[in-house]
Amino acid sequence: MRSNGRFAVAVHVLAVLAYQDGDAVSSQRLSASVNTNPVIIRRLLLALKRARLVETRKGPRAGSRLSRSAARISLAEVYRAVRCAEVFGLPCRKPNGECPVGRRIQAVLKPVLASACTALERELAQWSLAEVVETVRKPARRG
Amino acid sequence: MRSNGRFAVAVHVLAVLAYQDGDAVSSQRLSASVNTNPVIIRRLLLALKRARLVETRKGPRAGSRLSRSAARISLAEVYRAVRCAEVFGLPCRKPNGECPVGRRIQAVLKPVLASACTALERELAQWSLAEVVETVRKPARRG
DNA sequence: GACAACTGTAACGTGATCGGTTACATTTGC
DNA sequence: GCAAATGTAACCGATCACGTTACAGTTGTC
Repeated sequence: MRSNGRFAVAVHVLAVLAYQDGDAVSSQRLSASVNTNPVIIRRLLLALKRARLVETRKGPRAGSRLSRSAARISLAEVYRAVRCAEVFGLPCRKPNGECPVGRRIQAVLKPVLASACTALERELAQWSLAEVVETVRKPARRG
Repeated sequence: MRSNGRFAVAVHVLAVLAYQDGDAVSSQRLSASVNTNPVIIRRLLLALKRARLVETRKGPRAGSRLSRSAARISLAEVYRAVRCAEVFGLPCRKPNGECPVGRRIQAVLKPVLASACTALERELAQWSLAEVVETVRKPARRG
């Protein structure tokens, strides 16, 4: 599995927006904080817009802002907004139906993988964006 | 994030070994059940061997078998054996240290991501290989 | 001891994906 | 009208996983 920084960047971007509390931030400034290209940020913002986490205005002095309070945005929502696929997938080729294990393994595995994904999101749901920003502001909280 | 069937294939392979209960199975036969190439299976078996989940003998009539009872192998162990990287990674480029958020976001995020990974493994730890094989044998258990 | 079966491993191709970059049409505040 | 910003397409390059072929080494069987 390729290690993926997409989720971390998404939280980073949202944290900057929360930090500015209401002021619109351009993709240019966001990309400067993340240290990447504005287009990368805009592509990410598209996903966050689709999930109704941010709003974007065009034109000069415009940019993006949170569409609701940071306290009401959980990291699970962020994760769902930007993940491209589930953590676990089934292999593309179907197993051999002649084999008693191959014939049934995927059906057996499916609920197991689903429960693992659910556990992951349940954990992320414990954290709000506001808590992240608060910890950024003053180190060493919530041990 | 690229959806990855490696974990599912690993469980599949181990399930076949558990199904044979003691008989050594060649990578040829395993690959026939998974419907892939023997070399893919052998590479996977290397990871499972490193994790002390299987043992392998060379020569004719040889192959691999479980190194302990299927009841004592949890899916969390399988996951740890074959994952290449953590579910979440940090982006390769470091954020901008001039930005108050960029300067601290990664340190704040790190324990959050770690707790999510832990939750994932804790869920997988609930399942043993023996339960998987049992469900393969007789459908519709453990609703 | 020869043979055949099997593993371990290297080498290489390939297709998919992702981050990055440039470019440009479009929107909009001033 | 102008300048600033987004939305989006096109393309490149690196990386990675899977697949395939090939071959040396190991070992049970005759």
